[in-house]
Amino acid sequence: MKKQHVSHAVIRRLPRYYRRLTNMRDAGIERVSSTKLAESLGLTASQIRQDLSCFGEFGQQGYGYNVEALRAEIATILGVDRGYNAIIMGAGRLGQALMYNFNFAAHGFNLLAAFEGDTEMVGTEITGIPVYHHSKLEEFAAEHPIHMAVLTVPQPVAVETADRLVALGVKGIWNFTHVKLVINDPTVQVEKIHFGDSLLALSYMMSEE
Amino acid sequence: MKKQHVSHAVIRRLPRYYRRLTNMRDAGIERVSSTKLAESLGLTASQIRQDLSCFGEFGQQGYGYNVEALRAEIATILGVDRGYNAIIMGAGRLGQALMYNFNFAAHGFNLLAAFEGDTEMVGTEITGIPVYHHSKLEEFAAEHPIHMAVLTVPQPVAVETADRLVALGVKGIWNFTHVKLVINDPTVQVEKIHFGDSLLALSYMMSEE
DNA sequence: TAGATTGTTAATCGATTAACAATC
DNA sequence: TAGATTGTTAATCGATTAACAATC
Repeated sequence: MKKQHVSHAVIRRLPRYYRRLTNMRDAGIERVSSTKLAESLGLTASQIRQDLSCFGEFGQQGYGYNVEALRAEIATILGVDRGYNAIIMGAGRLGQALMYNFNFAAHGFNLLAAFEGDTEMVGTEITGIPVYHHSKLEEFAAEHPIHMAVLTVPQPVAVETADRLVALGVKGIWNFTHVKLVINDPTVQVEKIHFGDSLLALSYMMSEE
Repeated sequence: MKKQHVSHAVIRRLPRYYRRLTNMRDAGIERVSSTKLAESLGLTASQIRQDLSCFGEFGQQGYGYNVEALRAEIATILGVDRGYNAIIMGAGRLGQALMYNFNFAAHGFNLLAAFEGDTEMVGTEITGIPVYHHSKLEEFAAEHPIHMAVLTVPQPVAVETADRLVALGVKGIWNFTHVKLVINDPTVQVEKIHFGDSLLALSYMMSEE
């Protein structure tokens, strides 16, 4: 599907474009030029046109872009319309916080279930999502294809949990633990949220001059 | 304190250097060359030496770097040793998850208190940190200097909470809400954790080819 | 001393910006 | 048609990598 190599920098900007276009659409805006979009994102129009040209031609001279159409194109590029299934490994505080506050559906993921250790959460539902004992993972996976897993387990079991997920054929791991995962399978993508690095960058900015 | 302009890319790598050096120190490693450090981080030795040269000369020809000394230098650069005080605004699930799972002290911040709306958490302690009603914020700030605030309040009150924090002279906001904060004061730094953008980048990587 | 490794300068590479012909 | 704005090519800028004299 990719026409050429797409740089990391471009990939990190696509979600921002998508988010802004969604806002615009929801605000009833029909068309937007690269100049307008750039202004609202603090970028240059050139950069946006250059970025989009990695994937095709979505605009029209003299008009600009149709907001809804461009949004849909970027959704496809990002894979938002692929109907990926997701599970949460570890329904502790962080896992629960995501279940309550994060809109998986709005990002294209169907959250099917959560898996937990020996706590009273097992057997209940959180925001309508069933919580199973983690020993039921393989059984569950046999009946539902799992594309992505959110890793919010305690540090000590992070690696073994990731290994189980990879064995089940999961294609993406959203890693909230502070454990570095070494995955042999190159088709498995890992995206890490590293709170510590983020806070240290803030600390640096606060300390400047 | 800054010798020259330091690029965003460098700033984002510094926390990784710090983290790796901390690991090495804890493993009892005394010295490391730029080549070894680069290998363990998947970077080039040139890049590490170039990055460090933004801040000074910390190595020794023929020897490399003393792990503990370099770690201490980077700690200073990052501001980890400044003794910043922090509070958490919003002790909901996400705020609590941070209190239980994130080691503020290890990143140089003293977590003093959390502030919450009308819930049963108010008046209790979580992991030894007192939880006050959010109306007590100004009173608390009058007695304790607050350098940084973690913003984990519900979306609707994110902006007004940020405004109150800025008015109190907070120098950094760690923003976990999905609300874009527009801060007039240029001395206030905002670092955003954007779950959605992260997940969409993962989705893209899962969808490639 | 000989080997190792730094800090820095120069070369390369890649990403961003500018310019503009094409055209809606 | 005239004005606007695209997609793309060329120019610029900045970041990464390579090379090496200095020196521990």
